[in-house]
Amino acid sequence: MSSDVPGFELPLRLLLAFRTLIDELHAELAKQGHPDIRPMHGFVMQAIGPSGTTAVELGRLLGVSKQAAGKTIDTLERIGYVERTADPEDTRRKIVRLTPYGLDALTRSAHIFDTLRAHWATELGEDRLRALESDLRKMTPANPWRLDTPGWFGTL
Amino acid sequence: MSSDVPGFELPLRLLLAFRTLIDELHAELAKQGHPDIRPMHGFVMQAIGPSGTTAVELGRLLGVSKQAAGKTIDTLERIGYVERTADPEDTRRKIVRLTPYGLDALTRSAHIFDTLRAHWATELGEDRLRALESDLRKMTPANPWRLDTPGWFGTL
DNA sequence: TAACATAGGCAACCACGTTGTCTATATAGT
DNA sequence: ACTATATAGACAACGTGGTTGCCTATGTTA
Repeated sequence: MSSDVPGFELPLRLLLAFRTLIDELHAELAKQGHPDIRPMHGFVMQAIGPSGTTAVELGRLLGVSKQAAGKTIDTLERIGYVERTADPEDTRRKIVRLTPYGLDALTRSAHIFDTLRAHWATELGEDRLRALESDLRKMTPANPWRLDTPGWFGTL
Repeated sequence: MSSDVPGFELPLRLLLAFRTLIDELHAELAKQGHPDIRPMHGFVMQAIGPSGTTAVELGRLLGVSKQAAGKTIDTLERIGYVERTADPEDTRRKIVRLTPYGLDALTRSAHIFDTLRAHWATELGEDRLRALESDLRKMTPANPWRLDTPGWFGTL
């Protein structure tokens, strides 16, 4: 404990940094034709992926109930980011797929994140940024997926 | 853009690191007699502070409506972390104060955060950790307060 | 073929946010 | 001093996203 840095600053800065990046992402997404998308939607669409999923699968992946996943899919469907299609091999299932519009949001997000990272690299230096990422990797679970992000902050 | 690191990893790791710390905090708080406290409550109680506030003031500080602040105070009051007392100088106002139990949660939180930071220091080295904190400080707004954290994830 | 498991959807509920409105009390202006 | 305005707190109605419980339809297995 030979440090004079209070421990609460670290989580605060981590959250603030995350927020900053996400806010910048969505400001830019809004400019690029995606004004209605919300942070959670990005996570969910990432989880859906280009090949699609089902509500149950999505719920498992995100760590929420299938009903919650279903509701989120409802919302994304309403604003045109995903669509439900029948599964010919199992008529119970409905495959949730990204629409071209949804896919566009995803590819733009990836590009914007790259740009934001590049901005950090010019501010901090590529080596410092790599060190930062490496340190965070060391202190967080190996597999980033199965981060049951949606609702985590709300429910707890 | 001479990096092979995809940009989306950075925000993901930041969030994951935050989550990890908060989860560890609350696991430890639960062991120390605070099983019902939730992440948001910690932020709110931190904002209330040892000297107390009012609902309006708290709402302004947290960036939410006074009604939302009032509801949160209701919850914290119900589980015994704060109490409302009359303000003798302005009978409209009700001062929200931390109870001894609430104050206990706050001091324990501070101590646990210090311990968690010390753990990071042994894993990464104090110098690397300081560099990480410094870099995050550089990339985030100067004043950590007025992070309107509660509900940010939910509403967006 | 009967029994069980699974997918999706519906209802009721909870937590937390919003806006609008109402009452009570301060405070400022004439 | 009295009226007008501003502020604090509470209440209601609503939106969103989470939960659990239950129901129906369809696969799967004994």
